[in-house]
Order: sequence, then C-alpha cells, then structure tokens
Amino acid sequence: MQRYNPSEIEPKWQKIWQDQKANEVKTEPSKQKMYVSGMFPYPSGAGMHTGHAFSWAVVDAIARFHHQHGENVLNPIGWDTFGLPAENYAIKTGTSPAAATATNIINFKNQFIRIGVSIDWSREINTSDPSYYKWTQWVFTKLFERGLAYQKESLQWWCPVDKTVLANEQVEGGRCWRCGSLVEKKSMKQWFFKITEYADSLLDEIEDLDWPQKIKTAQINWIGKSEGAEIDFLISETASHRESVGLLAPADSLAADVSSTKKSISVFSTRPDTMFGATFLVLAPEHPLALQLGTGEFKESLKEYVRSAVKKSEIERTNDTKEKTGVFTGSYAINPINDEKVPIWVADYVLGGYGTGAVMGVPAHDERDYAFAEKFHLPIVEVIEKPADLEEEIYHGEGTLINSSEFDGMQSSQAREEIVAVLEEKKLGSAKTTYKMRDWLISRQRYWGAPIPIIHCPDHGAVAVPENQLPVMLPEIEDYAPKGDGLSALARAEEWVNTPCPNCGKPAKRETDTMDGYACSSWYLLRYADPKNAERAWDPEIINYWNPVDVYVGGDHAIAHLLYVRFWTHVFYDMKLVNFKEPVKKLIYHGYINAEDGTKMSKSKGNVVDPLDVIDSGYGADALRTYLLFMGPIELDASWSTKGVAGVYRFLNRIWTLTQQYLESDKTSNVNDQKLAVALNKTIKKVTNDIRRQSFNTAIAGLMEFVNDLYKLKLDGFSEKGWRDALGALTQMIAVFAPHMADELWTQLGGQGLVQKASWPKWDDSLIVEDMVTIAVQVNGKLRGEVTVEKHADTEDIKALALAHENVAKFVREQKPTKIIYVPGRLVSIVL
RNA sequence: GCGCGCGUGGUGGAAUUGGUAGACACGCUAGCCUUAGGAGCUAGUGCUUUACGGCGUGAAGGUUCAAGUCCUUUCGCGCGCACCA
Repeated sequence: MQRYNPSEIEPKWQKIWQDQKANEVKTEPSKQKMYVSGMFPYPSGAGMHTGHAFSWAVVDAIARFHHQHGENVLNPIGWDTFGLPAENYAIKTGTSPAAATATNIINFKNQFIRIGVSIDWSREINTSDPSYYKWTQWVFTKLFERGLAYQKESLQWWCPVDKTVLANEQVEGGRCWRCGSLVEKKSMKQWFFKITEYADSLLDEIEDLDWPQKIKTAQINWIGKSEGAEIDFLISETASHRESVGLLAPADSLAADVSSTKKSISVFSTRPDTMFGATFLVLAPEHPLALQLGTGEFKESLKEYVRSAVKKSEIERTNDTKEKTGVFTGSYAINPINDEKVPIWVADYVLGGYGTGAVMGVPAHDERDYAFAEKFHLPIVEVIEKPADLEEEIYHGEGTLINSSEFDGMQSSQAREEIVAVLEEKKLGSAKTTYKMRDWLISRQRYWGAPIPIIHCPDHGAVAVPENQLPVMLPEIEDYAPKGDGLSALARAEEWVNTPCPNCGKPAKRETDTMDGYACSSWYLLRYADPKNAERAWDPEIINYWNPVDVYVGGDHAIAHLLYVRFWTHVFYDMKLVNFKEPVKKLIYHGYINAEDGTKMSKSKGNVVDPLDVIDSGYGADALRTYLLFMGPIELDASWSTKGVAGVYRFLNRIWTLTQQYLESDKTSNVNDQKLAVALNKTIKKVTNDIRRQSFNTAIAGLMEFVNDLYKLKLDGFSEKGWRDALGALTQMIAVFAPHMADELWTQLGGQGLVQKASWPKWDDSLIVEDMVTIAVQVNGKLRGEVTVEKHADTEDIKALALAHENVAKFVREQKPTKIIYVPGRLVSIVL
C-alpha cells in the first residue's frame, strides 16, 4: 500500500498547477466573480512567517471553495517593497535596495508556491517597480489637481533614528512604528493628503461595512468627530492694552484659526450650554498667542513654562496626567455670553493640535478643568443641575441650566442651540464640527520610496509632473543614508534634482521627498484587476467587474492602511474612476499565532516557528494549513502546538489510508449504505455552511467526524457506489484545506482533471433525517430520559411515550403535569 | 478615563435562532496489534458519589417549562484610543 508522503506529492502537484496555469483568471463579466486577497506582504529577508502562512491558509480556503462552486475567482499576490527595512538593510550592507528586494521577492514567491496557494501568478505586482509607481505618482498628481495634496509648514512627528517625518497613524504610543524610538516634534514644510475632507464620507460608510466591529469602532474613534461650537473670547483691553501692538503679531507656527486682528481667542467646545460656568481660558503652550499674552510680572514665568512644555515629549506630557500644571498669563478675556472677565492661563493639558488649541475652563462640569481650578484656586460655578443622587463633585452629563441668566430652567440640549444662536448674532461664535483625525502626512525624507512627482519652479511654485513625463524614476545613487538635515538622500543627486519647469522650461528643482509606503498600498487592490495596463492606472470597466474586493484577509493595519485605502477609493469614486466607494466588502481580521508558550514569536526569544520547517519536517503544507485553520476561530489569537500539527497530520493520514484500503479491496456489501448516506449528507451540509461563515475549525471537525464514521461503518461494508460517493465528496471538501492530497486522491479515484474543476458536492436534506429520532425528556427542566420515535410520529404519541418512560415516571410519580411542551425533533419538557 | 471584545474540562476549543453543555482535537488511562512507524486500531476520560443521585459555562441576582446563550449588578482578562474640551 502506498503511504501518505506529502514531500513527494506536494511538489508534484505544485508543478502541475504551475504548468497548467490552473489559477489564472480572465475578466468575464458574464461569470459570477469572487475576489479574495490577503494583505500583500513586505518581502523581508527573513522570509515567510507563520502569520503569512495563516493569512493565506484563510485566503486559499475561501478561494478554493468558491472556485469549486464554479465562480470566477481572483486570488492575486503582490509585493509591498518600498519602505525602511529594505533601505536600512541597503545602508548597512551597501547593496542597492532594488537588488535586495529582487532577491527577497524570489524567495517569498518560492515560499508561497510551497504552501500551495492557488494564486494567479500572472498578476504579480511590485510597488517599487516603475511600471507600478508610475501610477502611484499619477494618483498623486490627480490629488494635487483636486487640492487634496498640498504642502504645509507645521510641527510634525520626527523620528530621530530613521531621520524622517511620520504620519500620526505611524506613531504608536509616542514611538516610531518602525524602529520604536521616541519621536519628536519638528517644524517642517511637508506634503499632506487632505483625508480630513473625507472624514464625514468615511464615517458615513463605516456602519454598512461587513467588517469586525472592533475595526469599525477603532476607525470611528480615530476619526473622532465631535460637534460643538467655536466661540470667540475677546481679549480684555484693560489688562493688555500696553502690549496690544506686539500681541497682535501674526501666528508663526501652529495654525490655530485665531484671527489676531479681532483681538480674540477662539475656543472649541462641545458644551456651549455650560458657557456661564466658563470661569477661565486655557491655551496650549504651542498656541501662537501664548507667549504674547504675558504681561508684567507674569511674563518671565510664562516664558519659562512654555519653553519647558514645548520641549517635553508628548509621552512625558501625557504620562503625568494626574497633576495639572500651568501658569497665569496676566491677561484676561471676556466671556461673550455674560461679559464676565476671565483670566487666561497656559497649561499643557490643553493640546495644541486639536480644535483651536484653546479651551474655556468649565470646572463644575469637566474633570480636567475641575482639577485645574482646584489647584490654582479658580472660581467654580455650577450651571447644570446635578442629579440628587450623584456623589462626585463634577457632573458632566446633561440637565437643567442654573446660574445662566435667561437660560435658567432650559434643558442643556436646547440651551446648546440657543446659546450658539446668540453667539452667532453677536458674531462671536458659530456651530462647528471638529475631528481628531489629522491630514495624512505623506512626505518622507528617505530614498526608498516613490518620488513625489513635483517640480518646484521659481515662477510657478510647485508644479505637478505631467503624465507623459511619468514615472519620475528613482535615480541610482551611491549613498542612501539620510543625513538628518531634513532632506532625503535624493537631494544629493544633483543631476536628477535639476530639471526644467514643465510649464516654462526655466531651471527648476525636483521635490526630493518620497511618498509614504502606505500610498502605494492604497490602490493596489485595484491594480490587481488590471495589472499590466501601460496606458493608465486601470480600466474602469475591468475594475468595476472585479472590485470591490469581496473578502480581504489580514491581521494588522486596523487604522492606517485600512483607512487610507478607503480614503483613496472614496476619492476615485468622486473622480468617477470607479463605481463604488468602499474598496473592501468583507474584512476578515484574524488573530496572531503565538509561540507554544503563548508569548509572541520573536527572533530574540528564539521561539519562532518557521512554516517551511514544518513542511520540511515531513508534515507537509497540507497538514500545516489544515492545522492553522483547525486551531480555533480565525479571529482569535492562538498558540502554536507541535502536537496539534501531528494530530492533523494523523487525520489526513487516515483519509489517505482509507482511500488506499478502498482502492485495494474487492469486497463490497451495502449493509451500511443508508447510514453512510445520512452521515455524508449531514457532513456536506455542515462543512458547506461552516465554510460559508468562515468557521473553518468546525468545518474541519465535521470532516474528522465523518472520517471517524467511515472507519466505524466500513467494517460491515459499503457498496461500490457508497464508497465512491463518500470518498469523492470527502476529497472535494478536503481540497479546500489540503489541496495537494486532494488532487492526488482525486486522480487515484479516477477523477478527471483537477478537483477544483469538479463542482462542490450537494446534500439532500431529506436524507439527513434518520427514520428514528431521539427525543430528550425533561421533568421540571432536568433531563430524565430519552425516547426514540419515528420521524413522523404524532405529537400526542410522543408525549405519551415520554410519560411512560421508566425513569421519567419515577420523577413524575402521582403528580399530574401542568404542562407538556414538545419541541419538534428535540425534546419533551414535562412541567409539574 | 472612554470605546470594543472575551471569561466553558488538565489544554485548544464546540454548542448558527433560548431546547440533551463539553462536538472535534491535544493530553492522559487501559487493552489489542505490529512489515518498530513521528506507528496503527479499540475503549474510556467535566467534578462528585459505592450506587440512586447531586453539582457544573468567572461571581451574584432576575426572566423562562427551559439560560453558556436574554436582562441587571459585579469581578477578571485582552485590544484600541487616550488630558480630544
């Protein structure tokens, strides 16, 4: 008997799939399409890890399942190759990032082939290939045309180690997402994408996405919409007249929307209804007016405070959240609702980057303002009636207004609108919505990225490189390292930098920053559908057939990538380049595979499981993939278990052995055919439905159960037809998880062509219900027995049978049941 | 602090709409078999009890004939955001 030997059959079938181009698909609008993709990998030198294997075990199970349903399945792959690791490696070793990337791609591609994923290799894309980044640059120029790409001087996150700026989304807990060093704030002129203009649009569509709730919530929180009002507090002349001229100098750094000519400070508040309780103003240390408001004796301490606060890292400032610090400026402002004079303070608990960088302090109804007022002995005025049973000092809920002159007695929700109306009339405020999300900072002072296609002309300013001059090729250079002067290595490629202005032909200079790698990954899901198009980024007709992606699989990038890709698609929709707003219908966000001890796999701990080692050690790719999906629900984190792989291998081996036994035996009988039919139809139904809802672990459990049944039933025998139906369907179903073995067994069983070309087995519901069904019997909610009845038995007969049951009768005794409930096919509940 | 999710055997987990809790697998125990292989096969395995039975889904209440599932309170864990006004 032939033994199950994955190391022999897996390479054999991988070659056949390659030779037959088995997974290449064409755009055929008449056919039902299915587009499934994993998040394309960054091909690192270390090779594929278990996370990749897991992602693509999921992707491939879905792809193959739909393929077997006769759908036109697109399962592409590409390489996300721009970025810091390749560049840092290049700097360290002196090889070019392009060369290192090319080697890594070959390596990764071989590894993907070895796990047997049904990828359409004709659609492979690579973001650092000029034929790809030409179109990334083209998108940039389109955004620029629409005013969605712009340059601005502002304070930005700067990674001192990688010597580049970072987007907000790339700063994790105050640290660089790549190297983990503490980031700093640096004022630089940078390129941005105006994602804030799409904040509402992105927010509106979230609800309808078939995405995990936690990702949707994370995005909603990140966008952070809050509705309220912007309110102007006039600076009191009496306190600051001596400084008035100097005070009104234009803002120099942070863009707070303070119109200095109006001599006022704007604050943002979601609670204008509490305005009568605003007893002070607080400015962020970064606020453009902060220093200028200093008067007399307060000037020095203010200067000192601002200097140290701005220097402090964001981490330091947020870590000591308990103790509030701040200084009085010596100036006052007028509360526009009651004309009260309130002191202006500067404190670092107010953030420079949110709202206007200034707040009105309402200590009675805000915990932070309360802590601040307590510490500095500022007046606390209650303006919303506190519920009687509330024990805390501060009430931040809604309620009835008090101490608010003509608004007394009004409900806060109504007062909010009326107070804003009054302010609007006085031209001292208006309703306003703010967002936590900032514009997407996309320039990087690094070499290994798509050059920003802009030429700076002395006469015309920033000019987009015309489409016929794209791509702006990355020049070959010797030294890739950034020098920390805020310029990328490209700035030193003089021949490349100096170029005529596309408008006037006069000498001009290229932009030397490159684009954030996330720009490249914001449209690749479109390019897969039309990967070879040299005329344009994509043909809308093709994209509108394949896209949006039906199922997108990944375990990372909850905010950054998954928000950016939505943003670009919304823009493309507005540009009429696609006919859908959302790029991804269903998102599967799977968990991590941890090491055997439950901790994160890491090279330094030496607990990394290399998927290729698992394959090579003899278990094979089929066992690896099946095990990864059997570990548990895919959205949960799981810990690797070597014993677990062995168990799944044993299961595959049992299928193999059973098939060989059938092929070698000549004895047939049909004693168990009926039981077999029941088990088979049940299994097909369960496995089909489980795979549909991505419950792979239970689908595999169902197949295991079926195989166990086959072993038990075969002893007495099946007919030839019984065997063929069972093994044929089993092979087709296991193909989703263990495709190599499936094709091998399918061929041995005499199947024509590849398993995936045969249509998925169907079940017959009428065959699932056995003639006799077991009904549980409960007395007062406790299980007391079981009765076996015919499937169409009469309800009254079943109830009678239940009461007659020996053990049941023992518990019922003389008592007369008050109620007998029958749940068809399941149980009888007797209530005494 | 706010938001989201989760608590089930020795372990990973199952129970799709309230209807026999613990499927399937790992581990463990016993037996059989052997061309000693990463074997294979068979049976058993929630806790407790000699048994009948009793108890069991983080804890405490509640709704119901019936609750892992629904409601209230509470404890613990994980993730995301975090002085966002």
